[in-house]
Amino acid sequence: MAYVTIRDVAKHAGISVSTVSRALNGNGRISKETKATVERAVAELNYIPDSRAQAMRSSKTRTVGLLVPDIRNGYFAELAYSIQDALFDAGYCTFIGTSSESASRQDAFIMSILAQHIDGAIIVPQGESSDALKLLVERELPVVFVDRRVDGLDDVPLVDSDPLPGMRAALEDLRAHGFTKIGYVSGPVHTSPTLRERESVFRALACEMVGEEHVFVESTSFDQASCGSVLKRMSDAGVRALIFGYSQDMLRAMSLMGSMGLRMGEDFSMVSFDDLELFRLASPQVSVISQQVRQIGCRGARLFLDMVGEPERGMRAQSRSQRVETIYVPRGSVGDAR
Amino acid sequence: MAYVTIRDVAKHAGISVSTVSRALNGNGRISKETKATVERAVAELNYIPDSRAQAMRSSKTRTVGLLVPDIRNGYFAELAYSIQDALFDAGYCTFIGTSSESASRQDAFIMSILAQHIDGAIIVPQGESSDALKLLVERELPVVFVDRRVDGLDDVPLVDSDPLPGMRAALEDLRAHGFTKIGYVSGPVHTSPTLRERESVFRALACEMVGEEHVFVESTSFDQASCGSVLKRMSDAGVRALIFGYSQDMLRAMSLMGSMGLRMGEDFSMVSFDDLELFRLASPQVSVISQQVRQIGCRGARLFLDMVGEPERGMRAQSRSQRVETIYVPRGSVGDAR
DNA sequence: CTGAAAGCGCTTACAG
DNA sequence: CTGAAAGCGCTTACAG
Repeated sequence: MAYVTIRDVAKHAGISVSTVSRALNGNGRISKETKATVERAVAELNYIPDSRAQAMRSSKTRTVGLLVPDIRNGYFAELAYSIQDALFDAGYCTFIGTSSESASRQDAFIMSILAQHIDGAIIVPQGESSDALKLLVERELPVVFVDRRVDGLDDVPLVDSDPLPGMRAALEDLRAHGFTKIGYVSGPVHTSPTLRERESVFRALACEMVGEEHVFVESTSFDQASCGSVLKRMSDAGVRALIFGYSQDMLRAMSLMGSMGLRMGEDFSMVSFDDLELFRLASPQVSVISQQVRQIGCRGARLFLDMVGEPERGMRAQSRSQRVETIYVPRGSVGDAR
Repeated sequence: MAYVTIRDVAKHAGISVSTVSRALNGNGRISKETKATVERAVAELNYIPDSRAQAMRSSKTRTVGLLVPDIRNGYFAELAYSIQDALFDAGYCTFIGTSSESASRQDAFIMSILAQHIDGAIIVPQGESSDALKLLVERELPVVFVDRRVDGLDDVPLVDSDPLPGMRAALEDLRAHGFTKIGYVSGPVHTSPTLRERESVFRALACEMVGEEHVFVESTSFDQASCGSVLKRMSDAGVRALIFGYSQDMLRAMSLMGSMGLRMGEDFSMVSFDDLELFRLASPQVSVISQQVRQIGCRGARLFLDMVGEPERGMRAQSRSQRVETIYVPRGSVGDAR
């Protein structure tokens, strides 16, 4: 007898199932004594209503799917945490899934939460669109994208961050430290509109500030192997100040520099996107363009809850979408140009 | 029409609901043509069976609750990832919740997954036992504890790690580098049997190896404020080699040392439990006693699946429980004693 | 104020 | 081989 049902409670209390239900939900009037009897029975049996059965009538499961690319990535962990936390406080249970940055994995997760009859979903999409993602969006379920956009699915409300304010402040800081040549490592841009936007924001601002001939961009994926050669090319071009659009690349660069005996803030001045814990613990601490991930998570959750509350308010996706400003946090990884 | 039902499919195909069900589940015999018709209708309508309704009959939801103390902690993120991954491959959807190291939060999560009629749960318990935890365990649902034990709930099968092998290797390494006095920072032991066990394993081995008078243990919680004083007391006692039983403390210590200009492997030789990504990216890299977290996660998931498969095999919890060996990974944070 | 009945979406004996 | 009926655990009009 793993689960106690409402019938068990009714039997135990010696009254009908419908009366128990009403006593529990406060619908219609019931006598005080009956109510007390029911409550006693519930407590004695440790009855917990089956929310699936409840859902079957109300067509609300109070369940939401949350898909993130990789929970092991500190940034997504933080994002998932803040979203899940906000939803839990609003009475929602969250199915968390990981796409492992693969479309098939993402699709499998979406299909399985759809089968669970989620009330809606919050998705940090991996790269491209996919069959299940389209399916999900075409249903009339509330869906919110967080952190990343998907080309071709522009009707989905989106909460992400605006790279501009942080980027501008970072560039100004580098210039204030005397750097006139600036390099940018943009990560795997082909998989991500977000990374593409950062790169183009960088280009525009940097060209304006130091002139096009002093701006260097490496748009290739910065894997462990090519890491050294990117640093070398930058160095050969006389670039000593770098901004990383993709924090995973920054981590690889730090690790490589450590093993080569190079120091941040001396050999290279460096700024990275994403305020990872790691960056605060590094020595020197890493200057970052912070996405204010908790804010993004909270706003994403709030937007979702709004949509669940009033699904057909007729607002256009664009007007629901929100951008959270990036902010620049200067720390020790930027030193003076020599 | 957010969700398509089996009735919609039946209507679309012009046959009865029961036949559709049978065609889909392959029970009983159905004609090839009927089957084809059904499959076409399913595809055209993008029908996905409501797993809650299915569950209502089978009393299996293929849903499991996974509770971790804090998903933002890299160790638990990795653990959650490997568990969730293994369960997903076995066809289970996972509700992930965070106890935020608080009993009330843990209880709220347990109650809500119980309402979802999970088939069972995998729990990384925060500290002490609690009402909901007991309730969960008393039900006949399969429950597995991972990584941490709970005093008083000894009948729950447990997958955790055995600190001894890694601890011994770490101590031998420190001795090989010429250290004769060894310090140990044990973290918030009062909240965790795991931390207590590590401490006592350390004491036993260290006393044996260097003699009781050269063994120093700080069992107090190592918060940011007291961090400096612990390092100072160790230093005053002439201790230059430290083992951290609780990786969060190690992080704090690293951060503090960074700001004081002290170097790992020179001013202090240090070893920490848990093989965090951060420790591999630090410079020098941190020697660790690794818990082999992926192994723990996989074994935990497998054990759970075994229990779901054959719930009453009558095995005692003790015989189901498993320990994964810790291993010592020497890196640059241990240098020669001067 | 309380109980019997219908129905949410499914599956599975039970007739045909 | 196919359909009508009952039932999983709940809630909510509908009678009394």
